[in-house]
Amino acid sequence: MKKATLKDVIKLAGVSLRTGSRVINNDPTVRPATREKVVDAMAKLGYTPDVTARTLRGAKSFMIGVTYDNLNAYYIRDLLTGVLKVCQESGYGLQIVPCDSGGPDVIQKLRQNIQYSRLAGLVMSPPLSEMPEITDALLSDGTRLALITSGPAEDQISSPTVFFDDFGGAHAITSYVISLGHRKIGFIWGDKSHKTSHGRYNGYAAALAEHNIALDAALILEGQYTFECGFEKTTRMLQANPEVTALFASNDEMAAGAIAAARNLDLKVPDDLSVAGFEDSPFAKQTWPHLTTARLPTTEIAEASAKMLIQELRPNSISKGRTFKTKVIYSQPIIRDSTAKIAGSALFNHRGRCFPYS
Amino acid sequence: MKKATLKDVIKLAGVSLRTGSRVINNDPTVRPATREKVVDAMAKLGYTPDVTARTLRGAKSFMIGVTYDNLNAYYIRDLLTGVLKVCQESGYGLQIVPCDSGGPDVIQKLRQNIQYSRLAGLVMSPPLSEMPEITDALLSDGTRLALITSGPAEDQISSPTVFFDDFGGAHAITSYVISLGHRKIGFIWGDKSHKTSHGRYNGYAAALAEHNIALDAALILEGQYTFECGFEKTTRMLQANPEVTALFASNDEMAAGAIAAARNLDLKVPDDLSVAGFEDSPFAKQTWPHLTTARLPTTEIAEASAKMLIQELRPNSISKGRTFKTKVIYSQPIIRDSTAKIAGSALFNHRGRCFPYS
DNA sequence: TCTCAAAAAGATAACGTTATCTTTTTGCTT
DNA sequence: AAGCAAAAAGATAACGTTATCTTTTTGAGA
Repeated sequence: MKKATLKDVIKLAGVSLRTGSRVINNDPTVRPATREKVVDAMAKLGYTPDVTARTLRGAKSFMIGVTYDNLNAYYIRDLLTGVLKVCQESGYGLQIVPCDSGGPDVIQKLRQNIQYSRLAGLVMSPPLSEMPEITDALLSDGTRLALITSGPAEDQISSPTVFFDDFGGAHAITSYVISLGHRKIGFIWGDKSHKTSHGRYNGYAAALAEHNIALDAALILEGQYTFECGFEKTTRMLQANPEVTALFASNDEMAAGAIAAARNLDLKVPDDLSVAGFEDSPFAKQTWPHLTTARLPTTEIAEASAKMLIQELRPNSISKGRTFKTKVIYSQPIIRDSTAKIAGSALFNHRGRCFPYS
Repeated sequence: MKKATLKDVIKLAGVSLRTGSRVINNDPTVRPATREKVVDAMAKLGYTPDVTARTLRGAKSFMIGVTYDNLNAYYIRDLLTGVLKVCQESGYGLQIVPCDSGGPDVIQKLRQNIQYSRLAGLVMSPPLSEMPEITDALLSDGTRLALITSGPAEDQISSPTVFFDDFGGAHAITSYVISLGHRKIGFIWGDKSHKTSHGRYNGYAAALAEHNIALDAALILEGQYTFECGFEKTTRMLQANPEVTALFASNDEMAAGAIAAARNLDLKVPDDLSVAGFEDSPFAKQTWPHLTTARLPTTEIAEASAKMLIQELRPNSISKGRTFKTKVIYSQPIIRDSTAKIAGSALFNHRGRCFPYS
């Protein structure tokens, strides 16, 4: 049986095409009695409006896109889960817009994809959301965006934005580690080209400063957000700086690598070395002991941004020079067993094995 | 500047609308000289055909969907990567079709999503691809599918299919472990409701049978494809069956859990216990030692299936009662350090600590 | 009951392509 | 050079909606 169209519906309901359209679009000028006739006919025929036709003729579109340029599988999964949930609730389709943020003509390709599929808007995650040359180009085409980016919240924003609190989370975790008695606390950077990494570093540095602990360049290594990097940098740091008693890795994956490295050097976590991560990704529960970390609720962040985007898409929200919605998602510290009170004094630390090893 | 349409192009090229359309669709009846005029005009105006209009009027659609109902983040990532690559190459858009295979009206929802966005076809991964009630329903609507499913290849298939070789991989890995001298080899099932899990179990069982090793029900535990499950089941198995010297977990995530469990019980991997996984996912390199496993190239599988789908979409490929393309992707064993020759005899195994521990 | 503005509903064109059908052009044969 | 089939190109309607503009209906006030 062929799919029912609006024409079939109006014939059955005995109204005009335009009125049928009004019902679809919840136009308040339709009288309840008329609306009911149409709705009944729709139900009887199993009618669903055709998005393609609506998009072609109308000013609106019913599909949004999501871009990511991030290899973190858990991040991608949670991002998609959150955005997808909102799309389902609000009747939008979700298209994946591939993007290589370092590629030669990112902007051109994004533009093409957006125009090609008539995407109404785009949810953009870091690092793309942090590249003004890209966001500005898309905005000037009239594409609506919702950005996900590392805080702190800024005043000058071009689009509705969800900020997540790298600084606060890193500060809380570092403070906690300090409270356990640690003073020699190593830090491993995530990718320095991501804004996120700087927030995390700044939180670490601020917490140290508040406790009058000097930054020690030897304990701060640059890196990437990968397990392998966490393993490698931790190995290097522990070999060069045996006085380190705690380590803050910029994400859980690196922290998992750090734990593996510590074990490889015959150090016990947390007895000999406390390790903390960031994100509370599944990695945090796949290490032994489980990771102390700061939770970054990716799905929730994704949901919030998708909601903002769809809100932004409502016809009456078009206006120049206005301010945009923002939301800050805070990062909650989660204490697990990869961190512990420092063993013995700074002089008799784990390398001395004074206690409880004899 | 407003987007150029085909009308603008034909005006500039001095041809009819129909001819412009022919050029877009690579119609061979257009003379080279004419085609060139049109192509030049298109280039000059920066023209891109409007998919929405093409879809509305034409029989074709330019968007495919991908469904998954799988929580494995690496799997999702690799699946999307593969499908996305093919989509980019062939000018198709990619939409994510959410699906909860256990939900109340999966079929209804899938149908709705497909019709809603006029998807030309769908790449379906397990477990959805293995549910005939779902695939048949979609096929009877005229939706084209490409299936990804666990082998062995079958004759009676309803759609182009990529089979991956669970049996072969599991057989190879188990045989390898046997070749190392192990006889008491534990097995932890993945989700029994997935066809995949049975292939892996059958490979394990077949290899044991070939070496005249009897199946021991005590060494075979049911489970789920998760780290936590791998940890838990391994703990249980090792406590109840100290004679086990090797363990084959149904995927790498479980194997990683198994290694954690072994370490937790003060067993060294691979000296006291050999552990093998399946998939060669990133988990395999995030354990210490790295996992011996069987590689399942998800991205490659996804690419192959997306290619099949798009091939299937070509107008001339419509015909009833025909046979479909299939492809088998074999699983390649990868030997790393989580497996080793059995230490000592079966009597003096690790629990006796006869060697090299005294 | 009549008037008239506001509310409700209708008629029709339009979105940017492709499908169908028709006409013109091409180039081969005689 | 005429005839003719095949190839190439054109004219026009159609896809299923929404936008614009117009007409009809409603009901409050005089």
